[in-house]
Amino acid sequence: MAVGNDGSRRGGVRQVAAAAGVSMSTVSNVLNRPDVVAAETRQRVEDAMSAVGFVRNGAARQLRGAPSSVVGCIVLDSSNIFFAEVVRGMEDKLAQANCLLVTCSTDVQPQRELHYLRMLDEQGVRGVIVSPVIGKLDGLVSLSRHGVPVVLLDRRRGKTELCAVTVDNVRGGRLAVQHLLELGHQRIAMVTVSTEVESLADRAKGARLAIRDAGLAPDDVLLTIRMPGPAAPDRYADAVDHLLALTPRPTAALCFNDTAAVGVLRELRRRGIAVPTEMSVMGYDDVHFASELSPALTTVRQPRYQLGWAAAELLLAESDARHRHQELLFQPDLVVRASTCPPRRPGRRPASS
Amino acid sequence: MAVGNDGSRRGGVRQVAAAAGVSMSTVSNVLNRPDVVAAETRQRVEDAMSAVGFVRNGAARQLRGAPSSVVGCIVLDSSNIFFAEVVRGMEDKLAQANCLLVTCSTDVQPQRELHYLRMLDEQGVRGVIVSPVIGKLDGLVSLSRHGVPVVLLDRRRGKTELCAVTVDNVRGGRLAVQHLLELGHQRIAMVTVSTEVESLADRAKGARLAIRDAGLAPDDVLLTIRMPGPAAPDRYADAVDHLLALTPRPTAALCFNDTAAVGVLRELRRRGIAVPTEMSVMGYDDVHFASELSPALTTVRQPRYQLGWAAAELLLAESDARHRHQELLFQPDLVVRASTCPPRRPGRRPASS
DNA sequence: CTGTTAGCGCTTTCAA
DNA sequence: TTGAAAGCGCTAACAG
Repeated sequence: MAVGNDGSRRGGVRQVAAAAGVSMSTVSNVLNRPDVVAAETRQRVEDAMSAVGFVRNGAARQLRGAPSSVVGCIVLDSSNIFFAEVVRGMEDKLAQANCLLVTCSTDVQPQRELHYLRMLDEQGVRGVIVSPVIGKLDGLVSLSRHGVPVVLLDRRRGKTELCAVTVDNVRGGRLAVQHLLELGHQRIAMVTVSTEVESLADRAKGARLAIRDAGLAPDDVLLTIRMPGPAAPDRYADAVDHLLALTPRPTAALCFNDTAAVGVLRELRRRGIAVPTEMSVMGYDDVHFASELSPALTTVRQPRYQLGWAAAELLLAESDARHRHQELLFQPDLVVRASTCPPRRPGRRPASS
Repeated sequence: MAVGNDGSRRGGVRQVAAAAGVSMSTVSNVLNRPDVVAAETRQRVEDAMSAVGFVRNGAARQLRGAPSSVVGCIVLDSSNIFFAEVVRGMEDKLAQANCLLVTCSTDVQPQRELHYLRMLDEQGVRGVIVSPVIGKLDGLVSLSRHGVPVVLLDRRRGKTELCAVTVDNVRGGRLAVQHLLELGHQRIAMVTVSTEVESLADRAKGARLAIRDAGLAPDDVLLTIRMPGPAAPDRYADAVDHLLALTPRPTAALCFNDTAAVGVLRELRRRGIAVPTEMSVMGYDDVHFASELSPALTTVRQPRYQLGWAAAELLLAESDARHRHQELLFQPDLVVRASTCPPRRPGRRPASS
């Protein structure tokens, strides 16, 4: 009894109409404009619906022009705890509007982004929330023009007319590197997955700004270690090998997210490198477990659930009559814990005089 | 150019047919049975498709009887790292079959399960993968009878004809408690979110079996602390308060997942309770960061990505001609690390003689 | 190999 | 208020 009747095939409006002794359109009215139907008739129809085991056919409704009730989201990796929580925020906001969320992960591959975008378009989704890998926004702008609302996630709208929900990544990168500079680090490795994805590029930009502000030369201080995407198995081992092979060896590693920081912590531990005394490590996101790591992770906090919620909110708003596209900007915060400390040997090089 | 043409409205098969100078059905054939169309014609049609900016209309296809290309999954909490990875496994497997995944979280509320099930049914999804909160499987069985394939996740099929992918939770609970008993613990608190959800109930069952095997009385050894669902804010604080108030105080806390274990570790630390010396803590899942926690977490490993992948695989298989429903069982493993040790005061009570 | 036609289940005019 | 009829975009069944 939990989900309609059992056993018998489920019927459509036609069967319901027959069972209730009314016409199809009355049934439709009960569904879409209940107030227009006599209470008694309505009751009879509703009874018939559960008797017949009626389930609305979304495809048919959509074909007739009803707005779809599924929304798509495309992120870099839904299994990353950061995105997982962002997505959860979306899901909950969408649930309020009786919408479902399709989750797609690109693993930072442009081709996968394209593929999912196409599939979502074919599904006729109500809209898409995208954290793009692809640099050019043309495809998304075009999609939007064709009537599929697009909300950018962690990507500024630039000159486009799209909605966007972002966190100030330039500021985040700056905060992180300021902290490391203040501790005395002069060789800092940024461990990232892409130098093209805007949010990540912005953090690098902020990092350089911080270095410049300190009167140093960004290229002398900042190194970039680029890892392969989430799918690669030994990505952290390779990244740490790379990190340790740099000369002079960096004294701090700034990871592009906390999950990566965990990977780096693990590989450093395996190699017997003490954190933070031999190597400071920073994360990014401040996920729940960051404070319980060994050592507790210094990181940059950014909102997650709230970010997804806001993105979904904007997306839903686009259905409304006249709606101005807008950009929302959240602010990150530096969270200092135990995984960073002054470098062992101060100065640019080991003092040799 | 990335996603079809720009600016102009997108056309359907009709427009494509016109543009290519062929009939609608030829276009349809190019789409569905390419081999039946002359190569030259096909090319012309394909050109027309991109010229017109053709995007297949999924709703119409579905209405005509094509199998849907979206699958639903309902889990307890998609933002929990365990489920996030399970879901990612599903997503990747489904992508191979050109399917999309809708993710739904119940937060352990039966009513939300019902709601999502209904919505997915209305969407006409290809099938659903469900980690149910609801005890009775009737609703799912009925859904399955009505032609919507159902795969149970982390739930045994019992006497039903459903497919299921599970991990041996009785074994998992047993392994965990055996370990604690061997260390000498005689008061063990299980921190859980539900005593009804089968996977969690099974672990409790395994725990009791382990105690019985050791010649002890389960009710003397095992306490249950039930937390509210994922949405509640101070759940861990409250749970730990509860834990510490028990008399005699348990010497070990067995948490129902690693995320919960992190919460418990944090709250214990806040209260100045040393882990493991004053309180042993175990998790469940062995997520990536478990080994980097402070202290490194003793836990029970279970597959995640693989679990989701397998579930999606079974679901897709149901589309095939004659397919036997089957149950897949994975095995968990005990992973001993640093968050457990012998209790400070051996014996049932503080020795007082 | 290509063109014509009917209809999936629903909503929505319109007339009663 | 309710009932009859048309058609959303696509596909499958035929006839050419």
